[in-house]
Amino acid sequence: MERKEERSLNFLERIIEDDLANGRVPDNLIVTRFPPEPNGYLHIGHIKSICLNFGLAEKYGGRCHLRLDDTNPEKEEIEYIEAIQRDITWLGFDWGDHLYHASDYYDQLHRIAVNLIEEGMAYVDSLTAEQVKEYRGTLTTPGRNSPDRDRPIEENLRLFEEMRQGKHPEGSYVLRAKLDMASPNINMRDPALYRIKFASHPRTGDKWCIYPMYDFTHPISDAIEGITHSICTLEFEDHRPAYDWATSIDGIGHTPHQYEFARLNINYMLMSKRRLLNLVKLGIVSGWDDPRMPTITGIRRRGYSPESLKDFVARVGVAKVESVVDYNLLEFCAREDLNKRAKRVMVVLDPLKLVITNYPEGETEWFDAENNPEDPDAGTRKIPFSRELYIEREDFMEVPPKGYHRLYPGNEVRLKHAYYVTCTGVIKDAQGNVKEIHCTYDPQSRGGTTEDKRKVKGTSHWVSAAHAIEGEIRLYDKLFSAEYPGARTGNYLDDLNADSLVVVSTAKLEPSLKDARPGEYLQFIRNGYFMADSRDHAEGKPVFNRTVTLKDSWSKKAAKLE
RNA sequence: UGGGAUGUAGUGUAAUGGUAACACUGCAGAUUCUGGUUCUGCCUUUAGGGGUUCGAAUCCCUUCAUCCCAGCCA
Repeated sequence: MERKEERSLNFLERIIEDDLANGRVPDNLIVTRFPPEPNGYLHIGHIKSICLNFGLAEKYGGRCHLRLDDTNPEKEEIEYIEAIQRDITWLGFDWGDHLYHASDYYDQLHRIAVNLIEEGMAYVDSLTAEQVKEYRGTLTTPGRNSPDRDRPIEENLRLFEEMRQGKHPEGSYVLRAKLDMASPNINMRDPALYRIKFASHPRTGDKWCIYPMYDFTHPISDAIEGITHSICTLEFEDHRPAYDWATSIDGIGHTPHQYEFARLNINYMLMSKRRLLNLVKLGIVSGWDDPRMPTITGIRRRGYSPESLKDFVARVGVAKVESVVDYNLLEFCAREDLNKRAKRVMVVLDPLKLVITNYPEGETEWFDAENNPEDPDAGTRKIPFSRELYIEREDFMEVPPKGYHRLYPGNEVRLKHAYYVTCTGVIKDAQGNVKEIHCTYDPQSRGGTTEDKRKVKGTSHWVSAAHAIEGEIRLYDKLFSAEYPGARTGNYLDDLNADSLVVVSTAKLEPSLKDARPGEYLQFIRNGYFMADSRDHAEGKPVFNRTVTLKDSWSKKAAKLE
């Protein structure tokens, strides 16, 4: 008997399976949609929604539409529309022929609005924005009907047509649904359906000067596309009655249902397009694709794989409880994925010259180095070894603390893939800084092991001085140093991490790195995971971004010894 | 003295009337040609109070806490 390891269903899967089992889904075809507004770049929070919508459709053999919710021409741009598609494709999802825009439905939406007026279910209101607010009442007191609420149908029709023709200035009129001004739910107090905006739309240009509102557009767009399960975030829970109202308008003919889940929050990160846009505008980051940004494009440039991000989202799960996921989980997912796929390579970030005094001058040996101990199929590469090398400055200490098993006078360590060396001397400059260290090597340890199998506790990475190439290494860290940016002072800019980017220009890289290119996952042994920068990396001028550090249990221990 | 939602280890998420669990974090240790990986162990959980029941995280009552809503944004 086979034992199936069944992952428990999340609440959305449960709803869908129940709907399917009870014949509530037309043609048994699940149809979902991912409906971003093209007013900014997609960020990691959107990945959750993307994975949910595309993932659910995939799991139940349905389809998922990509619909750009472009009903506010003042904020939306073609640049964003294009970036959104690029990002979703990079994640590995495909909407096939089902790319839509809310603006595709402007004609239908307009017709439905006119019908509503004819049915006496919508009216043109001349109240100012200020007055509308006043008439709406408050959270605890009911609203009052607008004096225009009973405007004759003919007049409503005429005014709405004049609005469309551009005969009235912005703000002079608005089309409203006639629902219930006394509703305890503010969204039902005669919501606006159309407003006047003399703004050129990225897709429809100047065809329209009235634009439909979310509560009208979104549900009807869903209905038009035959969406069965319309999944959105918690803050739209209050809009569900409006959603249900719109989808039940005569002639709509299809009834999708809205379900809400908790959006993704991660500590030390900002997840709001508005605030991210602000970081870009203020020049705090280099752009939407700055590797410190939580945008998909930024994370990608940083060196994350789509697989690790999807895994992350899957581990986070879906529920209706608002939650804050630990940044550690993101890094864990990155490391787990990168450990399996990254090519190992040796780079010394902070070089310290090491001279092997008993090694012949002018000689070069080429060692075979495995590319990935986790993947035998990854093969090997050649690395040059010679008398003068660079090792990491922190891999040597003249006076080591307890537990330090790297290089110090008299101690023997392994140079990865090469030889054992023993420190025999320290050369200092006039100020007493260690300039260079001298070692002897054991020719018997060639390749990194000896026949006597004696233990060396430390293994250092190194680069041959004569063969090393130079490059710029960008060490990225969290953009914010506070778990909840802005919680302390009310201004998230007060919590920027001053060390979120450290540029290292002194690094010595093994020569094979001259062939590195963006998209290739790398591990700089003992330093972290890196990727060539997709913007600035060039032949002869390498630039690498640190995706994430390796787990480092030594520095923790060392800190405790203090 | 409005409406809508939600409360399970530090953080996420399971268990849907039958032994509270998985992952991450943290802490120990083993292994290791990366102080990485891998492996082992440990820590800590049903918001409070009542009730129903042989039995409650789960059902009922009640209290408390948190989040969202008063754009002509989405």
